[in-house]
Amino acid sequence: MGDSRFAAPAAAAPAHAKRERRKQARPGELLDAALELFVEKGFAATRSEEVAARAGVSKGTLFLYFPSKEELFKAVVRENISGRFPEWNQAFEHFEGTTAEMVRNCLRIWWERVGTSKASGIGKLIMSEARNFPDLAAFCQQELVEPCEQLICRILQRGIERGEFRPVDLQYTAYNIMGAMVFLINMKHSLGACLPLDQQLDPERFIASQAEILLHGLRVRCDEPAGGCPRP
Amino acid sequence: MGDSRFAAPAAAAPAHAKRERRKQARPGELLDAALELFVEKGFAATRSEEVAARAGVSKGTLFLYFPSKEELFKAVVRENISGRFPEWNQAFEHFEGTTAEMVRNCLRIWWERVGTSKASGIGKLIMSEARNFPDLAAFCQQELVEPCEQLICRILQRGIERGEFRPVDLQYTAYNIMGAMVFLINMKHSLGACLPLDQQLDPERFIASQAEILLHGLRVRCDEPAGGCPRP
Amino acid sequence: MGDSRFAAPAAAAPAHAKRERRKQARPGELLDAALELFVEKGFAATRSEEVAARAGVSKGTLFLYFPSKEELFKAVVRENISGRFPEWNQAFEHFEGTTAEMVRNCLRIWWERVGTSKASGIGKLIMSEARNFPDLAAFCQQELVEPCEQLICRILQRGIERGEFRPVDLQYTAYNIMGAMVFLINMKHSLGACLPLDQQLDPERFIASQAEILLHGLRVRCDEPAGGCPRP
Amino acid sequence: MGDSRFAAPAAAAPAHAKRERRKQARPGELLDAALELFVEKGFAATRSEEVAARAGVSKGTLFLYFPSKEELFKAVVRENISGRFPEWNQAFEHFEGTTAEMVRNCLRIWWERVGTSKASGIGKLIMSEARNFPDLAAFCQQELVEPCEQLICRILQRGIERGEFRPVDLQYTAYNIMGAMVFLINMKHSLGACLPLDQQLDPERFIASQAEILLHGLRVRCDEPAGGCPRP
DNA sequence: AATGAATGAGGATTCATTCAT
DNA sequence: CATGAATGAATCCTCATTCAT
Repeated sequence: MGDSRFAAPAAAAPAHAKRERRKQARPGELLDAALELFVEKGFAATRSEEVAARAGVSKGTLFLYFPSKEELFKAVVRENISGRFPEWNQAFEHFEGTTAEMVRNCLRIWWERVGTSKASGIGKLIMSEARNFPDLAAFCQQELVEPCEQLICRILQRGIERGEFRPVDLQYTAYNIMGAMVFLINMKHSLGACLPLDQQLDPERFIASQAEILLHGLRVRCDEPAGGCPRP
Repeated sequence: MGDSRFAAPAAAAPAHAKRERRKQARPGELLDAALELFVEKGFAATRSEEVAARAGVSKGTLFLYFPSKEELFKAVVRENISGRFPEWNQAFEHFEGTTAEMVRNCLRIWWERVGTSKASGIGKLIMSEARNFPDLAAFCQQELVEPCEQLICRILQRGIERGEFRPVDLQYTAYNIMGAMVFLINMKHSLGACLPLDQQLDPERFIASQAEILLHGLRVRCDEPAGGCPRP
Repeated sequence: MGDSRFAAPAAAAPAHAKRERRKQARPGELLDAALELFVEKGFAATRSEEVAARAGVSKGTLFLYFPSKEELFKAVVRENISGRFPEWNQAFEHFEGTTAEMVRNCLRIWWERVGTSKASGIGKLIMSEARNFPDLAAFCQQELVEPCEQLICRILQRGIERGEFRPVDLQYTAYNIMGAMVFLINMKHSLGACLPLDQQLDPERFIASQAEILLHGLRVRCDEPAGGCPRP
Repeated sequence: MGDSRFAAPAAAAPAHAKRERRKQARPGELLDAALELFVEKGFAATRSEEVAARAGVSKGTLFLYFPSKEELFKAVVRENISGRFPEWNQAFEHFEGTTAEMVRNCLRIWWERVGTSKASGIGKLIMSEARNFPDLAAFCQQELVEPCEQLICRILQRGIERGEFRPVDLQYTAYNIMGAMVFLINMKHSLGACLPLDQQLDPERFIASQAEILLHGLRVRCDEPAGGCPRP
């Protein structure tokens, strides 16, 4: 993610090389700094100067790249949401194993790729600021929530079709997983961030346990192990 | 909720009765107004004057009751968290039915009593502001998260002890329920509040489906009716 | 002029009397301070805080009365232009003497009433800022330039009709008088303000001499006393 | 005007010829751009970058030629005032015709040479900024106003001496013409610039009519045509 | 007790000026 | 020489808080 943003021309001019490289990197550095601070303190409570300072530049420079604090915020959100779902969908298109495995994988990969990265904060950020930026809320709903919901629904559907899962309300079952994700994100960036380390929850264990809870809730027969036995 | 706060003397002086009643009610009205606005826009983006206006008083009056915006915020949080759990715990102390029924009841009652009230916003509010008010975060952890977690754990424990539920990781299973609550609250006060009505999720259906998924996963045997069969 | 602006209700409430009186006076005081400073330094080079300071209030107070520096500017212009012409027109409606006397009176009264007041600066101000505030320019053209032009034309017309003046190009003759006014205003507020006192021009003498040049040029016969002889 | 400023060596080195020519021309191009913009928007409201852009160079280059915006401003004024009067004075030294003709010529030539050029804006500029640059004001008074006044006075003197004009207050009569010039300049660069074309005054006609008004005011006998009859 | 006019510290934003390339 | 990225002082404006009425 973010690797391709503001992509510099492959071959930079030999002169101005250093400055040019800085210039190419600036927006990304500012977005990263802004993301961190907005997640930490919220949009209104973050001073533009802090963002600049954390990105290692001065106040004025920030406004060279983003015309206003508000536009910076929008850029932060857009940048950190930008379509990761197409590749994800594909990843699961050709999956061969059991659907239970898909569910477990899905959560594990999400945690590795998103949850442990700075981008995980975007979730908390949006929840906090959605009502102050309604157009961004709509954007997130379309680009983040709905694709996520659909991906999960497709996985659940596959499990049901293959007889691994009992038939359930797809949408609201997807919300079960999404609720777990939201909970984890919030524990990481809100309350949890204020807790002493030994009281914080263990993300790996959390991910694993939530998957198992769901899979148990989906099993066809109770004496089977969670994840069901695919039809012969 | 809120019924007992700043409890007025049972019998008001007959003279000045109305004014007296207003005066007694002021702090509560301000807290309500503040809660609404803080949930809507966040702490920093809410102007004290707006709070006063929504409570129907003037700017100056707000500061008669709360020494600063920050203290107002803390009062809002404390007010809306303050020990509802003792009574809740009791409510479940003497419960007679199946544990599955307890779980369903617990969620349903929570939704009715808290979820549909203004106080539901406190959850979103804390998630947004926790890191700006670490002492409040600790307070919430103690007064809100832990009691909630414990209450759920006790219910789950009961189910396991009575053979209704298979043995599970109590804490992380509790988190599954809490995740659902958090998700619901957030859909109500953040993203969901920006969605057209027909796209918003149905809270009753959400509550019911989350309970069923969990309970199905907890059942000891699938041929038993949902919620397991209490031991003879 | 300006005496009636933001007119306070004749009888102020007995309570809050002092503050109320201040409040009523504030906008006028701010407008006066702003006019002075804008004339002195120009719009862009005047800091809002200076305006506030000269009006004896703090920065914040200024914005209590005018939503922005730009609105303050517009108010200053409108305030100092607002229809003084109707009464002027009337003043000359019923004039009995020679038209030469009218011309002299007109200039003399203008100088006394406007030229020596702060409002005289408005002319310089508009010339300086017209292109930055095109809508104000249009307003001034309508409310200031055109009425002035028309008033002078009517006077000249009277002189011609009564045989006191030779027939002339009304409009461009009016401009000659207006040019004198503009010159005088500019000498007072621009270059002249930077000159040592003994080099500054004498307004009375200026007014008188401009009138005499014009009137001499307008006379029908030179052996008549200046100002021509009304037809028998 | 501008022809002799920063005069380049008559023969440029053959190599780098073009670049050299550019380099020599730079300051002049910057001064022209600056003049235009300062006249249009005023000193404070003009951004240095705009000046550079209009001159077709970059921000940095501007400061290569002028150490500060303020110095640029002073250079603009000096450049556009620089002694044209000596030659003008001479031009009229050996004039043969009637003095009325001199007056008419003087205005016509001024309009052609100055009024229609960019340099005409300098008048408006100085009026607007005099008080912010008192030393420039003094400079203009000496180099612009006084020479102008003196030139006109000498012309009037000649007319009087030759019996073409009646005796008048030389200085204040000179102001009559100067007022007309100021008025015309202001109509061109301030209010007039905001007016629809069909409402703008006609400079040729204005010049002609102002001359006639003055000459009528100077005539010795009213039954003579303006301009009087030179003594035999 | 209640008001709302006044304050001024604080934060977003602009822009003259510098300097590495 | 020329550039334009970077800077930070300066300025507009907001809003929590005070206090005279």
